[in-house]
Amino acid sequence: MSPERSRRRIPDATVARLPVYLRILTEQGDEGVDSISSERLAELGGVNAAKVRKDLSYLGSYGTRGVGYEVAYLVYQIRRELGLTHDWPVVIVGAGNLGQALAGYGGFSERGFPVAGIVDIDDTKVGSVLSGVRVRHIDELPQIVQTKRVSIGVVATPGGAAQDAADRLVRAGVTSILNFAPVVLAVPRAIEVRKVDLAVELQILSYHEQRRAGGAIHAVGAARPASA
Amino acid sequence: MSPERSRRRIPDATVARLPVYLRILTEQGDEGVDSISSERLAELGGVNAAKVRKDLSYLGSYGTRGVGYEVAYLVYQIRRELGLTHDWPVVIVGAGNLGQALAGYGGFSERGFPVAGIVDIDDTKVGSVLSGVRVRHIDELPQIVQTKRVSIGVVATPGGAAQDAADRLVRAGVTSILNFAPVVLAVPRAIEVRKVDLAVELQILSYHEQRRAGGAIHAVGAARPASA
DNA sequence: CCGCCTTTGTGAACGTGTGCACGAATGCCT
DNA sequence: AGGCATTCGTGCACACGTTCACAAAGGCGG
Repeated sequence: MSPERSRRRIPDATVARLPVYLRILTEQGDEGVDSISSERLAELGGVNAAKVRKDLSYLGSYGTRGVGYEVAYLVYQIRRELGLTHDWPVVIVGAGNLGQALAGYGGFSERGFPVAGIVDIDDTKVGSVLSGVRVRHIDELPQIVQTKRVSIGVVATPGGAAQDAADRLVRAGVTSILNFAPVVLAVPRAIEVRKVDLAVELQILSYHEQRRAGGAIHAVGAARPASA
Repeated sequence: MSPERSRRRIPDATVARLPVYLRILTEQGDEGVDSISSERLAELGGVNAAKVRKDLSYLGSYGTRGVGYEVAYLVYQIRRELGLTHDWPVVIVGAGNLGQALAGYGGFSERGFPVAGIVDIDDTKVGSVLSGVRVRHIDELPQIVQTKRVSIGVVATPGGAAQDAADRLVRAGVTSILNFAPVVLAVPRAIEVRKVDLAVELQILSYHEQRRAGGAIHAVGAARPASA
């Protein structure tokens, strides 16, 4: 009844955690769990219980003191807040190694992000079929985006082609981009971009490994052999 | 000459950006650029110039006032700090869609993370060859980790098998894990884990799309038909 | 050799995120 | 019905990250 229904802004950090809660809650629901405490949810999610409660409080107050949260209702609320009440078709640009894997990864459509199409600029790749989706030419991008009402694009090209891919996606009308290419994309302010860079992740791990080794140049694993 | 050479702790946020700077600097170096200002580096990296300077200051003061940073030297310093002075072989667990794509993704070895091995629990997958790497049985994991001195493991299994994969990696002696499975891994405190979850990324984009649409349940793209 | 211009390095203010601690609400048991 | 145990919701303090703004440091031209 409050004037703002889902208008309150949710902190980025919370938005990033909601999908994790959602997955856990869905699993728990499937296992027959009806109600769950913030403590238990925190344990399963690897976070602090107070954080869970604060995160969930942004959705409104859907918990019952002394009891916990009703799993099914919480699932419903999180899905609603994340906009998962309907599917979001995605289009993949780049039918190389990664693009193929993404198209074949069942988890996408399963979680509400069906692959509406996959395109490539290379004519020799066009026409082949990957897990039921035919590769089309990149020039058909606008048509795919229009007819399938796609608003999320996935850039799965080599770095050199990524900016062009992004430009084409934006021109075609896509408003969110998931970028797997190791490139910082330049896009209009209104476009939401998220980046997944495997090399960066590995290099962060490398930093910690190097640090663990005591910062010495060589001497791998010298300090402590093992710790059970 | 200070007592701590590379012992000072670098903030997580900075560590996460250093790989980006490193890539840009390497590219610039290849293009013949000798010197670069924080301003330019910030522009290419899509960040604030002051942030760049503060980030680089954690490495020590390697800039020249009035001029900028010497690209080659900065590359060297960042590589040293990230532990990229030598290769870090990785082992991939799971030879499914994703594992195959990762093994075939040249960017790994190219950036100093050669694939030392790929293993799977499924006998029917064992023995097949993916981009020059033969799939071996997961029971051989300890041997691979030992002989190839692997300290980074990649979990590319379905969610249900991920915890077992992580347990095996840890037992085999791996100390860092890159997890692609949609599961929160339970590992000893000393193990460094980073997670890449495609579904989470898409759901975050979904949140912003939903919000963009005005929070309305239906009425997709009703508010503003298009812009430019 | 001196002054000017550029760019770094960093102190300080601000904003965001985290975690504790506790009041408030609720169900259950007697 | 009343008290008690439990768990939520949140104010507050602290840590972390970002950005501004400016003094310090260096190169360069005259």
